[in-house]
Order: sequence, then structure tokens, then C-alpha cells
Amino acid sequence: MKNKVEKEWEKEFDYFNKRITPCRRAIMEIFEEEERHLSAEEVYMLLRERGEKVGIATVYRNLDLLSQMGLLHRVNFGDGREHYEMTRVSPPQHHHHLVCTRCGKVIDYSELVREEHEFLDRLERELSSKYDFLIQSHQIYFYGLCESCRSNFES
Amino acid sequence: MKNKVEKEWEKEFDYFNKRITPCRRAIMEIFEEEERHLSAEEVYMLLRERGEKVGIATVYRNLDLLSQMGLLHRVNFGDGREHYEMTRVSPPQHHHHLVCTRCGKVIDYSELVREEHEFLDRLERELSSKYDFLIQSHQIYFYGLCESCRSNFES
DNA sequence: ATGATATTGATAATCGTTATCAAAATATTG
DNA sequence: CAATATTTTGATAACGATTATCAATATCAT
Repeated sequence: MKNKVEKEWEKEFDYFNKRITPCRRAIMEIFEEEERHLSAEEVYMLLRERGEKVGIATVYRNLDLLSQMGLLHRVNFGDGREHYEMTRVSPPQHHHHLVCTRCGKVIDYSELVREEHEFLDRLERELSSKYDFLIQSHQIYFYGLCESCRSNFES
Repeated sequence: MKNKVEKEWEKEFDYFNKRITPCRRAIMEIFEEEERHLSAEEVYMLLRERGEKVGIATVYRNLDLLSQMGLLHRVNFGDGREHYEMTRVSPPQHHHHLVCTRCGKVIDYSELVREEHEFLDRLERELSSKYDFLIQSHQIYFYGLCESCRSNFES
């Protein structure tokens, strides 16, 4: 195994004994460029636009692998499919999600990042040691009803 | 609509103009008794054990409805199915989840509940007003690798 | 009661994801 | 470099959770 290491995330491939294939590199690049959560289908489309000839199964496999490696993490909005986001370490670009349980609308927010950091750092330390768990990322979801769904709730 | 209101959650049915059917009542009772997250399939089984003759489709429909009403909320551990928990208002029984991204193991935790409350209350107020969003519940997930998965990571 | 509306059950259909397995790519060894 | 072992991929079938359909049933309002 002799992956060239130019980017931070490339080290992880050595650590996990995985190869940096064109498909995997392209997926990582897509997430670096698109700063948003993407479904497997969306990643697949973006790969094709780039001219990468990959099968959808490989996309699923690699999204799964990258998640296990901690480079991506899954976010789930209850719409029946998984979404993936880059796990950004630096700069720490924390943002979380407000999810409307009725229409599925998702609002990204990044309020009170500093306070969150203080609180979650402490919590993470407690949990890591208590449960012997390597914490790689976290997600906060707020669930409720958005304005439009609140004003006209009907069967 | 004239639902008898004996329990707190029964009010919500009037508010949302929904009927309290035997199936719906039984589902709520199951979640009151079982203090854990349940999948649709598990709820279905527990209903049958009680002697409730319901179809699986109705279970899905009602879990969905109850979620939209804010009485339940979905939790998702990335294992391909939704789980549901009761949204407990009093006593506030906050607990969140540590999810191993490799083996799917879920650890419930309830550390630092007081500090969480302080921080999240403030965050909730900000988000509610800023995005005009009625927040009904929240979930914090920590993702990472549990001890056993960390010690033997192999393809 | 009567008619309108809501809920349910059985089951087919949908759709995101996973499994299979042979072919291709890449690494390792001699 | 050639030969072999290992990993990754692609096409597609299979799977499984969830949703849609629609007629039957239950419940509500008048």
C-alpha cells in the first residue's frame, strides 16, 4: 500500500488499509466542492457529470466505506434515504438541522456554535471515556413544524 | 369530534382533528410501557401480543401520524429502518445516542442533562424565532467507533 | 337513520440499499 | 518483469422497509 498523501483525508486510507481509487478520490472531491449533504443518487449523478464511469453499487459501497472511516457522516432527515456530508475538521464548520416532521423541509443552521462547542466538548470527553467510544462526529437535530405546515395542518 | 381527554396526549388528537382509535390508543400505551425505541415491526408484534388485530400498514400510518403530531419522534441509527420513541414532556427524560458507524451498536446516554438543557433551551429560542419553526423535540447523535470495532477494523 | 368523512386491512407496488459474482485493477512476491 | 494474490468494480438480481391503492368498516354530524 503506497498511497500518495497530499490531502489530510488521504492518510486515513493508509490507516484503514484501503486504496485510493479514482472513484473514491472523485467522491471526496465532490464533497469538498459541494458544501452540502448529498444522497447516494446525487453523488452518482455528480460523478457522471464529471465523466466518471461508475456503477451505482460502487457509489453506495464507497459512501459506506467513507462513513466508516469517519471522512463522511450520514445525516438522516426521515425522507427515506441517507444523506452524506463531509466531516470537516478544519475549519470546523459545524452546522446542524431543523427538520419539519410534516413536509420534510430541512433548514441548516449554525447558531451558537461557540456555546455548542464548549458544551459538546465536555460531553464528548465524558462519553468517550465512560463508554470507551471513539467519537468522530456528532449531529443535533431539531424536529418540529415549519411555518407553512403549522398554519395549514390538514389530513 | 369528542375524544375523552384523560391523558395529556389525548388533547393533541382534538387539536389535529384526529380520532383516538383503539389502534392508536394501544400504540401510545405501548410506548408508555416500553421505555425504549421501537421499530414499526416491533410495535406491530407488541400489538398482536396484546390481542389487537391490526394490519402492518395501519401501524406505519399511525406511527407516521403520531410523529407528525409530535407525540412520537423518529430516531434513526442508520440501520435501514426507523425507530420511534415517546416524546416525554414530563418528566423530561432526555437521553440521546452514541452510534457505532461500523457495527451499528447504539448506546443510550443521559450524561450532562442539566447542562444540555441550559444550552439547548437557549438555542431553541433562537432557532424558533429566527426560522419561525415550532420545535417539538431534538436529538443529539454522536457517531464513532465502539471499542470492539476499533480494536479489529478489517474489511 | 342518513349521508359524509375518517380509518383500516390486504396486498401490490415502490424504491433505496445490499448481495452476488465474474471481470478488471492494483498490489505483492519471486 | 512475470506470476500470483488481493482489492475493487460493474451489472443486475434480490431484499426489505415503507407507501399506495381501494374497497370495506367504523365513526361523526345533521
